[in-house]
Amino acid sequence: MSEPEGSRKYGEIVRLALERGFFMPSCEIYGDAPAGFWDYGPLGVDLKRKFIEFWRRELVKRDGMLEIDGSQVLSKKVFQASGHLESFVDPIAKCEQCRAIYRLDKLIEEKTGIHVPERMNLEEMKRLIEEHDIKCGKCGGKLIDLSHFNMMFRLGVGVIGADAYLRPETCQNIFIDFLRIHKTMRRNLPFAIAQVGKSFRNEISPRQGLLRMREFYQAEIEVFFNPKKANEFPKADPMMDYELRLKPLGRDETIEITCKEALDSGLISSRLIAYYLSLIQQFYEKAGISREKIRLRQLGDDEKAFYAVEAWDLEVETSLGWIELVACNNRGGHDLGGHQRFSGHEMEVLDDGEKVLPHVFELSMGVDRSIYCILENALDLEGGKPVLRLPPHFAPIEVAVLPLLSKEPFTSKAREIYEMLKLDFDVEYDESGSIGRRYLRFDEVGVPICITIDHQTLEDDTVTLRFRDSSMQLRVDLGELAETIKNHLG
RNA sequence: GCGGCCGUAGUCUAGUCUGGUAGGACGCCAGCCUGCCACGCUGGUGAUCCCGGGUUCAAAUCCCGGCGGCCGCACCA
Repeated sequence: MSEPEGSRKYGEIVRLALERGFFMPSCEIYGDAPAGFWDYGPLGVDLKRKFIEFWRRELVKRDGMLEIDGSQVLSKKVFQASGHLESFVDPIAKCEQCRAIYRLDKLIEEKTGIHVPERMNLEEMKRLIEEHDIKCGKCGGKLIDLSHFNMMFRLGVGVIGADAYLRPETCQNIFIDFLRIHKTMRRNLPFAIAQVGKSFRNEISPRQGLLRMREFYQAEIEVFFNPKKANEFPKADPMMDYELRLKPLGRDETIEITCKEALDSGLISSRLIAYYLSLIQQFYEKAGISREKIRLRQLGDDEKAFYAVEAWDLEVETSLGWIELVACNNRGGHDLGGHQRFSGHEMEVLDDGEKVLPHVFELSMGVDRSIYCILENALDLEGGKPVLRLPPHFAPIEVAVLPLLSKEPFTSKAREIYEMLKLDFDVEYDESGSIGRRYLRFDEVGVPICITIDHQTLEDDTVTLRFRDSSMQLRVDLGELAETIKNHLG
């Protein structure tokens, strides 16, 4: 970390998370807790739930998608068909002497200049190593234990321990359920299926809290379309003047370019893809991330997932650099084609009287990463005390009800008001310490509004609303309280 | 997995070199005082000193192994 300011923000988020109940390491009290597993605490659960609700509203509902909730354990054949058994692997080898682990494909490529596809078989790689006399780069030791490290968690199901795997991405459920959903939900191409849930990857080296975990939430959207008609997409019309922030392959800067220009110049291959890229960029703008911190970066062949034919990553700039939040992949016919071959079920569907194998464009969102970015984006360390300037629709606690004095009759009156509000808002009651201390404590976890019950309340049934972002106060009649809060929360 | 640094209450940390089983600050809890933006008073709670093994009469401290964290390499949502 070159800038101290950077690590400070990350550290502050982690401190806040641990101290105030956003998230914490799983199995924390045991020494053998493996890395990469995190528990959400009470405030974190609320934030995550609100983020997912936002995703549902702004993407699933806005676009009229169908949502499913699939099993996390999937059979071996699913991953034979998807290619994950064979391709979701890193070819690795170990140095006999210093035990350094190498990515074989990268190592051979570096030493010989020969392009080595990740999927080249091990025999072939072994031959290349012998032919070119490749040794450990650090100590010159012999390379041993050539193997494929598969990043999926394998399970044994039932007494016979049948092979199955925890899904490494949520979308496979969508592909294997596609046929039934298409038959029963009466949708014509193009249409989208969405799913939010857990995925699992046995990362070699999980790190940086919520940013790279072994068990994590994805919110995925798979758009099924007729590849010949990716440009016949009227929904995209209103988006044509919307400015995307793109970082095309081979360019160092991010450009602002309208969908129309991006299509005309061939930067984006179809109106359908332009539409969904716009939708996802708008999503993060609405989530409170400023435009300059958002970009869609085009991936080259060396970076793309094995199933992708065209790929853009939506990234958000944080103190830790640009973080990939959404993989926007054109998966082509890879998935339905694979499942058609392996399952024997025909995946082609009728579109205007013609049978087509739908292609897939996906928006594969990392939920936990998004939550980190939203937290960091909201964190303001300018003043003496940290303030979490969360958009109100993400605030885990919307309203705090505080008696000015922690004694009667202020406390009774405050509890009464708390009871009045608690079913309609996320409310917390607190009477401990001085009023100023409580304001700051609630600022720290992003509560947009505090309600204070003071001397005047007892006389005329009015309360003070105190706002997190301005520290301004507003006196409101109890009869109008709920309405006023609602307006301010937006 | 590798390399560098690191691991002591909820948080930050003193003590580690020079072994004698932990001290502070903030927080939290209770009471008092004040009464609209933390840092008034009193009392209190709170630490498997990351885990395991070894050396020793004695280990937070020394040695070995492991786990975890940060940064870098690599990988990814």
